[in-house]
Amino acid sequence: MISSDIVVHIKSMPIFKNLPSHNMEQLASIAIDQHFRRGEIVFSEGDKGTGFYVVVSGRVKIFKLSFEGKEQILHFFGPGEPFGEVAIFEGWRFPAHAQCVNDTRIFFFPRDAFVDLLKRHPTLSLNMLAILSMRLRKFTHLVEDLSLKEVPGRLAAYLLYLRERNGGRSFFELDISKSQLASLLGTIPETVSRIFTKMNKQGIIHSDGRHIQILDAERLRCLSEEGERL
Amino acid sequence: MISSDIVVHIKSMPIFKNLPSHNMEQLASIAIDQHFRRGEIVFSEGDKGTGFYVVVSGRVKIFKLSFEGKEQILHFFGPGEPFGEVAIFEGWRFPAHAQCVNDTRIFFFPRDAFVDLLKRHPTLSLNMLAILSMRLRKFTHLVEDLSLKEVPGRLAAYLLYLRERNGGRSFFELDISKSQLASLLGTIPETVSRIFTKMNKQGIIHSDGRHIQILDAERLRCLSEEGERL
DNA sequence: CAGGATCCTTGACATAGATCAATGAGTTTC
DNA sequence: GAAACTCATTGATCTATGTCAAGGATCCTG
Repeated sequence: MISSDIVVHIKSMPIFKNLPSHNMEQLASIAIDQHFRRGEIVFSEGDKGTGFYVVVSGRVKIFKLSFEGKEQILHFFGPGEPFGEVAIFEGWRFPAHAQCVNDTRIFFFPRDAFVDLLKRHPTLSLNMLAILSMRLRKFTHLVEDLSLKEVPGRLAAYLLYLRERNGGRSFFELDISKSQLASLLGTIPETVSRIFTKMNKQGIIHSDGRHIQILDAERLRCLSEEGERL
Repeated sequence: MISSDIVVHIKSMPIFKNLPSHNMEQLASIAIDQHFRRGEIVFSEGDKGTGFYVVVSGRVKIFKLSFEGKEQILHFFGPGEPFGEVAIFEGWRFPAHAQCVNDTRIFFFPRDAFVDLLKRHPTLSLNMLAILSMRLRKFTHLVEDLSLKEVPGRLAAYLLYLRERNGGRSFFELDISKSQLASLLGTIPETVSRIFTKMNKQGIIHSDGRHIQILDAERLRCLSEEGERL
């Protein structure tokens, strides 16, 4: 069967969890397998969305650009994560840009076939609702960070988040470049750099390139949650 | 019938559009009718959400607070608009505070009964998906504003939005106080005040209290979209 | 391994916008 | 109708962070 590889991937995607097996095969039959090189654009803000995407392997970033070209990253999506769904339920156009950070494999699901499936499978709808809700929650945090925290606080929050994602270990690697980190935190590389330097000097962390060690997690928490100064 | 008034309201809510009539009655039977005074809290960040809400009349604001008490407004919701749904699909806790701006009437829908209905009615799920998508799109704009625009640009965008909402008429009223406007734009009243003064002096708008007249819409567009300076 | 390219760091400087403070206008309350 | 608020405006500072510039480190690629 031509799509057996595709079915295997689809079965492992959280968004399709608890769907009957024959629907997975149905999905596989409508999925379009796409390959992108590092740096390639999947879609641009304002493009018409005729379906949505799920990352199979690699990494995609969703971002906005200002007039002067400053970038604000909204999400990074990795294997198993869907993106571009907003355009299929409302408004038709993508509200931001999507670009591959690495060489990336993506499945594209055309709108109509997918909506049909949604209509027949409440489970799928509930999965989708949960995903959108999670995303709204993430945005709430992003807005909070941008509006109510200073940059050191945002960075502190991100470091604590990375620690959590690494099973609570205080020694881990940055998963993105520092300039991408700046775009994610709503600032510029110079500022990130200066804050790293300060945190190192104050013994809050020990960092070397992308290797980070958290020495004083409590201090990071205060920076992030209590607006303490560096 | 005790709930006939409730049914009437429910039938007019966009979120329940296209639902069979008997389901509207079912909804009416689970809806809890709540009344709040101006300033009362509907829920606080971190509270467990056991259902979601729809505004019947009045106005509710959803907001975050910083450690020092600075407020960032995420949404205003008026008649017919649902809020607090995120907590029923994912995570269980409300990610922000909800407070009534006026005396407000709200219907509360308990989670379980509502999820049952979702499972049986794809239409309802699709309505909900559209609503969450719309909200994600709004957040994308908010993040863009906060991170990529300066305050005058954000205010310009808001004024143009108000004009649109008033059928394109260039003369309208601010729907919120200027200090609430500041919280919505991620700034403080002083800054909003200064920008209004400048816009008046430059003949871009003519404003008196809450009355606004747009004199140079093109200039506002440049401020908002092209990063032009005041 | 040479040559680019990109990324990172650090310094000197500029500035948008926050903070602090004072006053005035408008509105609710008793 | 006076008092007590809340809201709006304006001025004088202060500061976090952006901008510009330069040098160094690191990483690909041929």
